[in-house]
Amino acid sequence: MPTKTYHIGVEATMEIIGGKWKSIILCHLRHHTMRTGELARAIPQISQKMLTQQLRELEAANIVSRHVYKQVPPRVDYSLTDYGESLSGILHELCVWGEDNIDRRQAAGEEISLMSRDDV
Amino acid sequence: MPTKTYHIGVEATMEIIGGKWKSIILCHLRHHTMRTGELARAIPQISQKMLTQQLRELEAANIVSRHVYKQVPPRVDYSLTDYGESLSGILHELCVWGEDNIDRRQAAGEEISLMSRDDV
DNA sequence: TCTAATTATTACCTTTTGGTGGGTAGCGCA
DNA sequence: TGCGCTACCCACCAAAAGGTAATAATTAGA
Repeated sequence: MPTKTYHIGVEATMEIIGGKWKSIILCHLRHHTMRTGELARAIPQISQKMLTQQLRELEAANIVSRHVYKQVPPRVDYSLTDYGESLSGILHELCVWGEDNIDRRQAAGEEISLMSRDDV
Repeated sequence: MPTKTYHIGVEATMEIIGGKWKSIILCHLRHHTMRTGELARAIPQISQKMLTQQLRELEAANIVSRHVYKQVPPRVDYSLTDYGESLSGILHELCVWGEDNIDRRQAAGEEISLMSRDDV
C-alpha cells in the first residue's frame, strides 16, 4: 500500500469533518445522542442516503458510534465517541463563527436567514 | 431574489472554508502574506487554476485581500483581512487536531505521513 | 529577436458528490 | 391479509468540484 502523505494537519481534519453534511451532523450530535429519524428531522435538507452514508464514514473514523437496539420497528441511535468529543470545541466555534458571518451578511443587506442557533 | 436559508451556523462557515483547498490556503496565509508562487510551492498538489479560483472566492467573502504590484513580471500577494484573522484560532485548532489524528492513525499502523506541522 | 519570469484565463475532460425512487426486513395490529 | 413502523440498501442519474494543458501579457536582458 502506497503511503498516504499529508502536507499540513488541516488536510486530515477536513477529510474527516469536511463535505456538505458531516460537520452539520456532528454539531447536532454534540448536544445529545440522536436516533436516525431525529437527525433526519433536524437536518431537513438531507436525504436518507446521505445521512446513513455520512454516518458510516464518521463511524469508520471513530468519531461517532452506532447503537442498534433489537426491536421492531428498528431503533438505532448515534452519539459522539470519546474521540469525537475532542472535536466538540472546534464544532462549537465553527457554529458561532458562522452565526456571526450570517449576521454580518444580513447587516450588509444579503437576503439570508438562519433557522436556529447553536446554543438551543 | 429568494432568501437563502441556513439551518445552523456551521453551514455558513463551511461554505466559506470548506472544499479541498480553502482551509489549506488559509492555514498558510495565517502566518504571513504570501505571493501566488509561494502559495503554489507551499501546496505542491494544487493546480494553478484551483489556486486562483479559490483565492478569488476567499476574496469575495472578504477573508483574504489581494495586492497587485505594478511590475513586470507581475507580483501579486495575498493576506488575511482583519475579518479573515477572526478565523485564525479555528484554523490553528483544525491543524492541531489533524496532526493529532495523523499521529493516532500512525500509531494504529496506518501507512500515512505528515510533511510539516503547523508551528513551523 | 528570443527567452525567462510570474500570474492568470480558458476550454475540455474526469472524478466525486449528491439526489431520486424504488425495494426489504420483520413484528404488531385492524 | 395487508398495512404501518423504522432504518437502510441499491441502481441509476444529475450536478458540482477538481484536474490538465495550452495560451496571454509584458518587460528585462542575452
